[in-house]
Amino acid sequence: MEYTVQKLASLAGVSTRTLRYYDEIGILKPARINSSGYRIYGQAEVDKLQQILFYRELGVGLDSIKEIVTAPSFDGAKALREHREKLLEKRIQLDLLIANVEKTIALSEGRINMSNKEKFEGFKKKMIDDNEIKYGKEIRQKYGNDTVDKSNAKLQNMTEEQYAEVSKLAEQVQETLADAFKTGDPAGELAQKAADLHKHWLTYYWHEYSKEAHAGLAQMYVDDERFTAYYDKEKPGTAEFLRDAILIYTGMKK
Amino acid sequence: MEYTVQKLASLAGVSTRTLRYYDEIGILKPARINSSGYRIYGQAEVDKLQQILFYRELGVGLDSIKEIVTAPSFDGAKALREHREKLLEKRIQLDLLIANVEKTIALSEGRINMSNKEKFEGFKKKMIDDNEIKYGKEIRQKYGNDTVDKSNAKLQNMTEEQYAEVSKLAEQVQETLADAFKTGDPAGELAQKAADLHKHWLTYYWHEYSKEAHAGLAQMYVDDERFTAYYDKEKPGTAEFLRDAILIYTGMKK
DNA sequence: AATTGACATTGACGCTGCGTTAAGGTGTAT
DNA sequence: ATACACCTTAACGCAGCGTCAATGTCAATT
Repeated sequence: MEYTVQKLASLAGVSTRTLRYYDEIGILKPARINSSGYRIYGQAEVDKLQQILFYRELGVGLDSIKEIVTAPSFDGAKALREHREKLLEKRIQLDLLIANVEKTIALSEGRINMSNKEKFEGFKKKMIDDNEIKYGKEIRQKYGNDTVDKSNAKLQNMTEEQYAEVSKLAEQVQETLADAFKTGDPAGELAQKAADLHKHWLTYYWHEYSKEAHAGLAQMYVDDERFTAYYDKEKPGTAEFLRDAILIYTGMKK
Repeated sequence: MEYTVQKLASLAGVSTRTLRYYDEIGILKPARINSSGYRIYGQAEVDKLQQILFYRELGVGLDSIKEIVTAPSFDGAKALREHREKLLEKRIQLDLLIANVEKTIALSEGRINMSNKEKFEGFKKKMIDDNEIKYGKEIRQKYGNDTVDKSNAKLQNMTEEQYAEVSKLAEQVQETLADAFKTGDPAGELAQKAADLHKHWLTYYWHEYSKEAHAGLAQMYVDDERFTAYYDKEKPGTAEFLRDAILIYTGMKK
């Protein structure tokens, strides 16, 4: 049996364009070209195409497929195992994504009367929270995976009410910090109150509190531009001020 | 606070190229352009970028994000719900993929001494099996979901030994069918034996056998090019012959 | 013999979300 | 004056084809 492009295409359930493309990239060349320049495929090409489509359905890239089908000695099983690893990782990512989307949906449904502005404020806050979590990744080296894992678990389980509380706390930190900044004294009463509020805010994310970690985070606020910009957006120098207040609060600096 | 591209980029953790691209597609335009043509962003743009990145992390496409962030009245929650549906479907697909890959790995590991040719023969057979399953999808309308679901479950649980058996059975069907075709008599002994073997082969895929379904599948072999081509590849007319034999075997035609 | 309609061919652009040169202007410190 | 960091636009490249466009071929009908 011999097939023209369209015959083979309809047989295999692909488009003729796909066959031309496979010819182009050298993954499946026709058995011969007839006098009019038509591509003519034979049984061997049908079989090969079936292999190709098989791997394609598994999500293997065409370049990898090429290696598999053009070199019969190639270790297909090994390629598949590697491919499986990729798929599993992809699934974990996907699950995280879904969880985040659902959390967001739940949040937005719970406060149906929120203005758009408030909504976006919420999102913005969440971004900052995410940054805190990212920081968590960097703290893993210092304080171990356990701390961070528990932090994330805690965040996952946060209810809507708790979310409102933590948002409020964050605002209080900002306000108190702004007032304290005016005094210019990181050891002063207001600054220490800000540091204390910041600690309470932190406990929403961290499973257990330690002075060292708190002080480390404070230093991070100064070292990492992303945080510096966030705290400095009203008054430059605020991040540094907060760090000093926290260092004093935690007794790392007197 | 005002930001140039790089300031904003490092603040938000994206590349300057990304910012220029967002400007280009109109998703995030700078607050103003200075006398030298530099892009200058303000606080409002920082906030907007944070929204954009938030949605981006959720895997939402930039065009959808554009609708969300440029039209503040847009129903973001609805968009998210739709997005969630897509993600869930994606996950189902991914799970199917993983299952298939693992099945294939198990198969190839079980028969380490298989030549490559045999291996690929196995894959080819599997393709046909897949087609049977696809056909199953079409049969759902006729015989209900239950039949097909059980069929798939059965296939999932097929052991390596069973796989070998079913492969052997498929070969026997082919051989007997080829011999029977020579006699030209679909009611003859050989043709009826082929139909019987075909029935046994089928029971590996279908949870319960019915004459009607068997006859329906036989008709499908003639109606669907993919199957026709498979059975006709040696001798054209074989698919039709098999259908007739099965119709007689099942008593749907005398 | 000419027309029609279904098939075939080779280009070549488009899609997503940027990464990555390339070629050049600007700002600031030395 | 020179160096060096930072800015600009323009353009190609990536995967895997979909989708025209312009043109040639085959078989059947007029």
